[in-house]
Amino acid sequence: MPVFEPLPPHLNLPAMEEEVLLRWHRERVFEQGLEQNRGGSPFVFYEGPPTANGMPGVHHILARSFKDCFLRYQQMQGRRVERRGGWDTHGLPVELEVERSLKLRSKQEIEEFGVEEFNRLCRSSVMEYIDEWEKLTNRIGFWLDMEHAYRTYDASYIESVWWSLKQIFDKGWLYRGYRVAPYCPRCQTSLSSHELGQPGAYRDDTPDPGVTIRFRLADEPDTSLLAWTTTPWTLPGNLALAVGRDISYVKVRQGGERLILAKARTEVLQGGYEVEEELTGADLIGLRYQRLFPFLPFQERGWRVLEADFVSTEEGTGIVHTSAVYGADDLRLCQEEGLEVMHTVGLDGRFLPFVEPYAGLFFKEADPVIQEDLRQRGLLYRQEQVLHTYPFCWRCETPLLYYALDSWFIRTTAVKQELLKHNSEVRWVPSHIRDGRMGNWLETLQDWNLSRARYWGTPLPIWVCPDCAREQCVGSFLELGLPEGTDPHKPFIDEVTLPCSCGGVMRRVPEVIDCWYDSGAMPYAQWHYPFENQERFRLGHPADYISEALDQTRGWFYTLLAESVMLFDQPAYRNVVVPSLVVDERGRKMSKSRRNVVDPWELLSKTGADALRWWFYTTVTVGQEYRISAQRVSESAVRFLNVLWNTQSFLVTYGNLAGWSPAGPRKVSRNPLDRWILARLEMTVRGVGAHLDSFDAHSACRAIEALVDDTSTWYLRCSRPRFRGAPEEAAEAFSTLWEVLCHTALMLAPFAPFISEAIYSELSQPVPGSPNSVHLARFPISQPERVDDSLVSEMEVVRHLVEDARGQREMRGVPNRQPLAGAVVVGANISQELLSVLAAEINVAQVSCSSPTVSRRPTIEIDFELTSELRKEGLLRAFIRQLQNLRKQLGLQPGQLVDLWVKAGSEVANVLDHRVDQLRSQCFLHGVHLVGEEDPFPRGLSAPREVVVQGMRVVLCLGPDGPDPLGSDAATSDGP
RNA sequence: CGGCCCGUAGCUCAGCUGGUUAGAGCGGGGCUCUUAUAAAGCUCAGGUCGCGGGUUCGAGUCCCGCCGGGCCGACCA
Repeated sequence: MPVFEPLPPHLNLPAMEEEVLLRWHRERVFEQGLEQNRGGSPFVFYEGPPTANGMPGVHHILARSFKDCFLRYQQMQGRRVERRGGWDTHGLPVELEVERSLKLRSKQEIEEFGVEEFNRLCRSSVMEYIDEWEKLTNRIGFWLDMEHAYRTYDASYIESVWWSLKQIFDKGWLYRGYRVAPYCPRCQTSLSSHELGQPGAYRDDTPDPGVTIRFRLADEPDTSLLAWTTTPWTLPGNLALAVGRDISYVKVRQGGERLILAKARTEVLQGGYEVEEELTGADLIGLRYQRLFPFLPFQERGWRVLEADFVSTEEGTGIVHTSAVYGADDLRLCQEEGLEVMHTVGLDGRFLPFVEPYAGLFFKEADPVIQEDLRQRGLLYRQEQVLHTYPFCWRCETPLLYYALDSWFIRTTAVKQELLKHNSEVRWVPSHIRDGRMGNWLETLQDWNLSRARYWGTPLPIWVCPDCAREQCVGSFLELGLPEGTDPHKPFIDEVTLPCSCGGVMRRVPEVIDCWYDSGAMPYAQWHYPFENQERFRLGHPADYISEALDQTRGWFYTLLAESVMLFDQPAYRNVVVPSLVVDERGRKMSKSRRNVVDPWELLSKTGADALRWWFYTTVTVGQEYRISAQRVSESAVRFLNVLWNTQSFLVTYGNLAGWSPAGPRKVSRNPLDRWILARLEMTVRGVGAHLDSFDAHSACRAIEALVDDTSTWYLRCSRPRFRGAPEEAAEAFSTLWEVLCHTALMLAPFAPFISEAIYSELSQPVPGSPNSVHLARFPISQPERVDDSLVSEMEVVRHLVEDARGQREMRGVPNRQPLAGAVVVGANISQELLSVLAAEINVAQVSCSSPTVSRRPTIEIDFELTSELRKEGLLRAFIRQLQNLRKQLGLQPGQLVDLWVKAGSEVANVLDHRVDQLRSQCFLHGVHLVGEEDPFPRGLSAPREVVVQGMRVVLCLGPDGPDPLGSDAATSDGP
């Protein structure tokens, strides 16, 4: 029985992986690993919860690949690595899916449908694709405990979130404010700035009208102030105009009228004009003008020119139309002026009834109507179309408007310095994100718009007394006296009242909270902290490691940090790896409409998970885009995984043939090739460990690639004769190769969990006491005795010299198989043992070093003179090559003995006759028969093959006609 | 407008704290080696390392400016 199980001739990665998966499942390897390290020091990982109401894509595999490799590595270092999964379950995305399936169009319709049932459907739909997620997670080898996953809709989770909000409330950081925020009129809720940071929220080249309007001066109707806007629908709400005090303005005459605008913006004037007067902003401040529309109630201080610091002359006219409630600057300015502000557009995005001509019109639809109206009244000075960036709702794609309304905010600006400080303690990979994208975001931080006027979410736990307006933030279910098992969601929670100290009845505010707050709460809420698991949380915070794609900078990375800083004055994570985005082959974003979305299952079935993972780790440095295609992924697999597998296949095939087993005693080899590859192995072990310690998967994988390349293309190539040499010598070579492959598999385990498992399990299986999975083994430790820097650098020189020699042979037209007498190395001092490696590789009998002078670029001088002995030697090599080629073509296996019949001229025959023993052993021949030129070949042989050896014609025939024909089917079947 | 990343051979990308004649893979031409390899190796077709300055004995590598691509913010009245 062979020591190693023979391998299939060609590697089928997906099939191999499926087998490994079955074994892991059968033997509960994941659970064993956790069990085994129970006593180890924890390495804390947080899983960023995905929303499982959509199919997972390749970009999810990217993030999961990076999560997995460092966790596997740490586990192999003996750390206790718990990997609790989690699901993000609340929020607009979920509601939207349900609304679509129910064909509901507005909040009103949802309320008519019934919030209780609506939320029940949200709860069930959010787990719709959970199977897909679990299947994919499993298939790519990402080990995650999904059985005990946390869910943000669990009552215990919500209670922890309430607790945290109360902490924040008590510190005075949770407040209600009348603020302008991006607002979705379809979802009828405002959005936070990090929601606007979601991909696709801002769209370039959105067409909008750009209109320049005449505002006639109250006391001088022939003179108009010109103001520009891209939102005509805000004009009925105009309350003021704003100018900059130090900006230069001009009054120009054009036809019968006078126009006032910034001096720097006269380019907007149409037709000829004459400057009548130069003014400054200060001259304009306080001027009254005729209002455009009569809808807003009159107020004494309204419709005047105000001073503002935000006016620029980049575009428009240098005079800014101000509508109070549809711009952040506008609102601030009007409130400072003590103006009464009022909406002209309702929460549904439609004009309110008192704005009579437009009542009921959707704000965007009113744009052309209003323009027409103004045109007819002679107030529209200029009309054009502008293309600019405009925000849309990140889920329902409705154009947003900036809208002032009451919202609840978290005063994140109060802890800005702490956020910056704790962020600076985090190791970001790539490092530039820390001070770049993330740092920059924190510098320009706004207060967090927390409340959402929606249904499916964590209810905002604030109760208000209608009588005395007292606000109370509730931090636990106990405070409400909720019975065990009560669903804390809407609508039930809205029924719960609290007695106020003034005697009134407090009711909860109607809002739920931003679901991003939920996910940021996972470090404590997943454990129902502080109600339970206090110790567990304390030991598990901050996380040692998290990883998500780049789009989470302002998402989860931020909410984790913000909550952790506000609640615990700590960062939430110590190390964060941020892979960039996956794009298509041509560098474009993937989108359904473009039909360039790569299907993860299709990819996995073609190339397998290891290939995809490996490609993610190696193709670019983390932080660069991943331009993916099936072809690119499989190229990387062929280049690396296949070569590795072939090396493994070599060991298995020849090890079995030689009857070698790793179970026996292994002694330290003195052979230079063995010492060299072990030194390279040691270098790699050190390098890979160091890279992984600093969360650099890319460099770690590149180092492994280099080792595998050296093993296959140099170590194995040069060592080939030794594997077939004397048993003692072969054992050394097998031992070394075995050692290198085992360690390679161990280093590879975090990255390519399947192939490393296949290789390691097979190789270690004959050795009693080996772990039964590579993932239960320890990561290789450094073995300093293997270091040999001078050998490694000397080998480097030797390899260059070999290249040099091959180049020279090529130029001279002397094939490498022609043995030559000698060569001399110039400019390098090569040890005797490596000189023999060199000699063998370039096929010369002897190599020496000419002088001890060491030059930067050593060369080799070859003696190209051919003696008759060398010629004969070359002839034999050429003959053997043709013979082996024939064997391969006939499908004969190495080791399979056959007889050889040859027709050849006297020169060839003579050489064969003298070297028949070498021929027989090297080519697995039983007998060698020379056949006369005119004689026939015996029957039952392979078809005669005519070949040319050094210009001479030779006919070969192989057959089983020896006394002991071993398994010669292949040969006979081809016979005449 | 601001921040960050990228711009290296036909294509995809490496090039650490500045140091010899700038690398790999794929594709193409030529050759070689070989029963582990639907392989591999060598070699050729010669990349002003986006452009322009500067620091330095020395810069793809550091600094400044510009151009181009991408991402993210701000503005978008």
